[in-house]
Amino acid sequence: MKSQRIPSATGIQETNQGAAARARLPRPVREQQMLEAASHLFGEQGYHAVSMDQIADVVGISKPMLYAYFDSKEGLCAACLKRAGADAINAISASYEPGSTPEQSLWSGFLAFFQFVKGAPSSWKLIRSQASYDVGIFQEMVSEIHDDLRSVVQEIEKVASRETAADPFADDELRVAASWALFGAAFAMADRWLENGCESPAEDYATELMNFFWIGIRSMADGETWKPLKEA
Amino acid sequence: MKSQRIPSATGIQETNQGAAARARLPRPVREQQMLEAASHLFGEQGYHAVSMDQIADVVGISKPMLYAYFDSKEGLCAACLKRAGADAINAISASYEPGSTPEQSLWSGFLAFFQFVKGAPSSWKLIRSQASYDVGIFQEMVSEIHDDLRSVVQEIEKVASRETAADPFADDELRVAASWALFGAAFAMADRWLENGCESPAEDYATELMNFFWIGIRSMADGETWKPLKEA
Amino acid sequence: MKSQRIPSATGIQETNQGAAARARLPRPVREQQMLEAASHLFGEQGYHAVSMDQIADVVGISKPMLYAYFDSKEGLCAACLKRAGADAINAISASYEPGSTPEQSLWSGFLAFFQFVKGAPSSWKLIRSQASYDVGIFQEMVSEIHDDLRSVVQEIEKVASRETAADPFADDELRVAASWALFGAAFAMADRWLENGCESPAEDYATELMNFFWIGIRSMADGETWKPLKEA
Amino acid sequence: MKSQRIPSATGIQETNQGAAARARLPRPVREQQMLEAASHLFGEQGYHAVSMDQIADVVGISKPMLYAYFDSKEGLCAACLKRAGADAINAISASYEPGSTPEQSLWSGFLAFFQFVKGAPSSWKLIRSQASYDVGIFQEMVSEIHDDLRSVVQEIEKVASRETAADPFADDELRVAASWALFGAAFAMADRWLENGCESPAEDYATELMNFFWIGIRSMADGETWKPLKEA
DNA sequence: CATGAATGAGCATTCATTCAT
DNA sequence: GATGAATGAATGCTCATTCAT
Repeated sequence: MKSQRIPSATGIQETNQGAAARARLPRPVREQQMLEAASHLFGEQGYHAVSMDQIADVVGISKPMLYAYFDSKEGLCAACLKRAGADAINAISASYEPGSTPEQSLWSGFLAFFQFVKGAPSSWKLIRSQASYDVGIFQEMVSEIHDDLRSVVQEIEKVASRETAADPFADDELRVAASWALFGAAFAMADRWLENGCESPAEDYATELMNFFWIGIRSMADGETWKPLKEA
Repeated sequence: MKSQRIPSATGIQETNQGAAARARLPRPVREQQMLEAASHLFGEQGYHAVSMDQIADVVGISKPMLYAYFDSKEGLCAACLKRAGADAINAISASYEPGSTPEQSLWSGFLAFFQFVKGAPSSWKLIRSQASYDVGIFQEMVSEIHDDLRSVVQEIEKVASRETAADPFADDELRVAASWALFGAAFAMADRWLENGCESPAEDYATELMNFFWIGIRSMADGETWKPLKEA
Repeated sequence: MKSQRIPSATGIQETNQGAAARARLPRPVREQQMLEAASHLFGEQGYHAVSMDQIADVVGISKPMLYAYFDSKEGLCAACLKRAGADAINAISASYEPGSTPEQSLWSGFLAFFQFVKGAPSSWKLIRSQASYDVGIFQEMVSEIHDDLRSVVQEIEKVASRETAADPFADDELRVAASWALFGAAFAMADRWLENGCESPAEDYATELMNFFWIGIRSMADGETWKPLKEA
Repeated sequence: MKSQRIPSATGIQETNQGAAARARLPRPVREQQMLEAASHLFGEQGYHAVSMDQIADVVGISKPMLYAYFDSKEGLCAACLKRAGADAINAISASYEPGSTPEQSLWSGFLAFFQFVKGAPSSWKLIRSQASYDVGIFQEMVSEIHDDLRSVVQEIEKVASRETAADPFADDELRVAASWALFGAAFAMADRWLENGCESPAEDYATELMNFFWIGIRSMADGETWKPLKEA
């Protein structure tokens, strides 16, 4: 329970199993091993529940190595977040096909997002656990990941805003907030989906999101706007 | 920064400032003081960044009192969450007027929510920091607050589902997920709003949400449904 | 689990069950209640595992009362020991019949001892747990109980030494040690007996002790003495 | 009284006094140092009166080392007990000469026992303080040490039972109890001896025990048995 | 007489981090 | 390059003990 070797997605451990196994690995390989293990642990157990000892143990190296590669626990976690964020962005970006319509883009983006969540749940959990409204010791990391997330935001925002001919968003703050709404909705649904074991098809969830947002967006694009009700 | 006396919402400290010092306060009063201080700290700095010493210090009492009232740090935080959750639910519930239309209800609910966030930011931060996808040591507390939140969900879900004559939600899991989408969107916007200091009017944010959701919901109520695009 | 009322051997709780139950009891009665509860707890769980809160809880009074009657936890425990020791001594002393032979006295003493152990197991455990070779914080109490025990020792020692016409005990230290041997043997057997639930009859154990000691003592009384073997 | 460096039985501190300071000792050496110090403290002051701080202080290391080697205070004390028990057993076992008579064996066993007590008084005190009728938090440890002691028991039991041609011991429970009687007697005498500073020769005490037991045993071996007196 | 309220002081335990080899 | 050995600094929690009422 304390020293579970993870299956090593890199497949490197298997190649040099002979003598002196797991020694003198080239830097980038080691780094990936560490990130892999740390991401998994951080994602599944949360930052505070994971100790550097544990991570070193799982990677199969000594603690000072972790400090040699990343400067601190915080640094290591930040690197994990960065990687996870990049993975998420890549997964979603890759789904956009050059000439496709915004509707198609939004749909494929949602789909790619849900598939990413299902495919790399601990990465997603890691992102969620830190990127949410977290305060204190993490503010730097949060802002960092927010930067990452913001680029995801912009990806979709581009799609979304392209359609809003009659722009109901008064200013930039609100426009950004709007894309966060989209994200918040998608994230919250993904959280529930994960909680339920990702058994329902990703398509169902993505479809539901489209039902909420695309229909709304299209109507807005048609010039429809909701105005506050007057108090009776 | 380490020993800031909180302003004492009870107003009692002010009355017996003469005698003062080791005041012998009745149980419920002390309890509120503790919850007040702890909620604030937990909300602003996060569970792990706050120590029991710190909390006791802020309340102006000794640590053992905290343990006498709440059994553990976890217990104290759970109580804070419970209170914050109840406050949020009350704030929103209170906004619903008996005979009003769903549209009015949704609007006033959103408005009440944003006002609550602005009025009790640290309570909201507390809820967010724990009720988000948090893993490990907090799962019990999270489920507790989720129960509270779920009643908020249902409030709106009732509104939402009442309108969806042609129900696009395949099953219950999706229906629940749908309400989480609503929540996720609202929460994410609230987070951004807070980050920006809550300077824009709450109405703007609520309006934006209505633009997204109500228009979509109304269209759905009109029988419109989005169907997955066929792959070319 | 935290607040088990003990059955109150005194039967006093039952008498004033009406209003203001358990208040204004005469001092000696309260004292007995406290000793009863504390002895039980100390005996079953050990000094350090029992807290003053627990004791007060079981007695059904507030902690300051305990301090009013006994000055400290140590004082309370010392009083418990004293009482338990006195009980043991009384039980054994009462078994001696005036004109009986030493053999009869020894036999009835052993028997009475085992019966006491079975009848008041937690008293016995209390005595044992503190009167053994305990160090540190307890030295004063230990010496106190040793004084009590010593009088038990002397009771039997009188019997034992009366018979040893040809005295094999060089000096007083050894003579005292001899009686401790007798005690140690009886105590150790009692411990095992208790561990086994006191199911075998007390007579069997007492008989066994007589087999060991009385036969030896009688032989010694007949002048037989064991002398160290010469090294080959 | 709080930070007395122990004399270092390993003799290592003396050799590298130059380099000294934060010495980087190999694991087994440190382990022995820790056991040495802890045994001493636990033995002299009792488990509860000793803090991990104190132990670390005496060893001259930091607390976390204690936890790195032994998992907890309980673990450390258990290890001390184990060692002390093994020492005692070894000391006694070593005294038995292969072809010797039971009488010689018993005698040399007693002698070895008393010498062990005198030679390693704190080890003995440690054993006594925990292996006696101790309740509560220690039950596991006690049973562990009892296992160790039981092998000592069996050593002597063999001697004892070998001689009892006409077996006065009804069943196994009583036979085991008999050996505990022997132990109890020896232990009690050792306790008194220690209390008096171990000034009298060990031979005197061992002789006294032989006087009690061997004469009794031999008589029993001759078929003599004590039977309960009939009540007049 | 009796107690609820309150605390000072200590203790086991953990963990990120760093030398010396 | 890699590590075993080591630690400073907290942190959650408990408990005997005492006021003020």
